[in-house]
Amino acid sequence: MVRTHSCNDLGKGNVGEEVVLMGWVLRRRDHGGVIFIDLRDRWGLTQIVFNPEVDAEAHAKAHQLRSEWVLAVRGRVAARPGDMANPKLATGEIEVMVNELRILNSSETPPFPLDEDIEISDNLRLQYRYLDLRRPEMTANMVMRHRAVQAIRTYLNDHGFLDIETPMLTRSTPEGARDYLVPSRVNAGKFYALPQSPQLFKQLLMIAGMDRYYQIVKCFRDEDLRADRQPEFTQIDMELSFVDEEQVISVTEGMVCALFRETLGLELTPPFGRMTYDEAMGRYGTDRPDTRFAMEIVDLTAIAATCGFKVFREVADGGGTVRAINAKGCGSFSRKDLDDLTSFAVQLGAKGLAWVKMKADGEWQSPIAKFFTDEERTAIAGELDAVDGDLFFFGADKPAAVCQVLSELRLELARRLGLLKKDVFNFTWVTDFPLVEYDDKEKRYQALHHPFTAPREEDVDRLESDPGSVYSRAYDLVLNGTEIGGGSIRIHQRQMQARVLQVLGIGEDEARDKFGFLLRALELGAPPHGGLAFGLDRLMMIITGSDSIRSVIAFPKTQKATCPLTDAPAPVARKQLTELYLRPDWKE
RNA sequence: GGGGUCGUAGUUCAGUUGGUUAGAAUGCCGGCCUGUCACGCCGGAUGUCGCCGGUUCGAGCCCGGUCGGCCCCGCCA
Repeated sequence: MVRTHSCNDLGKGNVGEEVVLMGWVLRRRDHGGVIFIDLRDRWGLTQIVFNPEVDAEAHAKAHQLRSEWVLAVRGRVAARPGDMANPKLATGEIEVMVNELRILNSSETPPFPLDEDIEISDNLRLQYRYLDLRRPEMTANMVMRHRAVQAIRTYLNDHGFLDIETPMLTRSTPEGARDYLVPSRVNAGKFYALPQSPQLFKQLLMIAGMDRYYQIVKCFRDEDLRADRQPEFTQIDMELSFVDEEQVISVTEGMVCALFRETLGLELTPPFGRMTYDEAMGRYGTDRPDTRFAMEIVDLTAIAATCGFKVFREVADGGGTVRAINAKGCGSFSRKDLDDLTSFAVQLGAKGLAWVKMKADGEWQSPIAKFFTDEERTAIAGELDAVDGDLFFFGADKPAAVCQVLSELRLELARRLGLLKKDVFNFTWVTDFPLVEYDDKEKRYQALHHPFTAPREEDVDRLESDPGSVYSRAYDLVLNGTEIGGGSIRIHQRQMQARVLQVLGIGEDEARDKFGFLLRALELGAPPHGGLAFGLDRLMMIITGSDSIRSVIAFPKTQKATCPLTDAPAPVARKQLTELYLRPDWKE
């Protein structure tokens, strides 16, 4: 038997045709006489009917069919009689009257139902991922991901990009995330690292004159997992020669538009909004602002500096900052709501969470109301644009701490108020990042983006004297509060790269040792270049409206970075270790 | 490394103040059923209450530890 149609193909126009379908038994409805089976494949569902008057042999055989058995059926397409059409199915107007049944495989009872919309534990789903992926929602996610990748490839191919592969076995470089290491059998005691990203190779491809490169490529970072983070993940990696920020942004916007057109059928309207890093931190307390809702952060340090509330005044006097957000209309929050939000803030490192319920006539209901004069209250309410029924929260600490608490609080409030709409897609470019930031623990400057990001030309003079004041030519694309892509114009001159590495505490000798190949390449005619990388998994998570990156990855890892299906990672034979010159010093 | 939360039938869950024989739905098995589409009706079987230890006359329930899933902080240039 040769399959003629998928389980989503047939409609009224096919009535009378003899067809062959293949697929899995989703449900059976055995009436003793007539038997109905919902046959499922990747594309959809078709009802197939076994009627003893049509074919007694097929009908007799069909009694034994069970969930997930694999079938081939030949039959005639029939319009469903009377008002029996099922409007919930694409193929609901027809059914296939089977005259030949072949059982291609039987199946044990599946460990979890595939036809119900119930939550199954992740462990079980991942252990039987091949069953989980048969569920239509999961299949749809895989299809959507495929379409996204195709749209991206088509767009980039049409814009002069070359898809070039880069090594998976490469060398470990300092900075950045923890590497996954691969021991070398041929070179005793030496290790490859799996790439955290193809960053240096794509720069070398620009130096090689490839001009425009892209790759949809796995990257590896050995760090702890989150709902939106896996140790192996996929980047849409791209790099362009002879461009500045505007050209990278413009090409990228075109790609994102093509992507949303081909996946969700949405027409986005470039250019996307832009915001500097400083503005994002000031208004939203984070470099990845969710602009689907307002509730912006307001700086009240000036008022706090002279107020009667000792906690605020001391923070303001000590170089800290006092800021607040106004949760519009949340004056009805209960004591428990406020307690929950306070412990939420404390978990993030806040010492407490001052709140004020705004009443009629400018009255404050608040534990700290007594510390403020009428004038101060009026001034604060004015800054917060507060009216009767509003609720505001204060953060008083060092700027970074206040930003973290208020930005997370802002998101938590939005969650509670249902402001995080999944069918709204707000893009924002965040630009003008600082080049470096000082790490108090390590007592040195660290690159905010990565060490190959070009400093802004007008700031270069201060590179050595005041590194913290230098801005970079980096840009991030933020979608609904998630950083989905980031990149920069790179350093393409040997001297400048050495200077930046120096600022990062990497001297000439160490630089030559670790990045010598790049520095050498920069001496041999490196063109100006820049690019960016997208997190494909996170992008798909947003496009599909998923709560976890695992929903858009066929075979993801658990939070402990294991795979319940293959049971990886697993021990290996001692011989394998000795071949690799590895000597375990743990007890077996 | 730390915090939170969950773990009971194949699955999703309930299980009172610690009390005698641990339930429901669904699934599964058997029977009946020729127009269902989450088919229906009748009957039946199904438990290492994650694991180890402790308290107690008695533990699914209380305590300690441990393993695992998920969420978060740290970490993720």
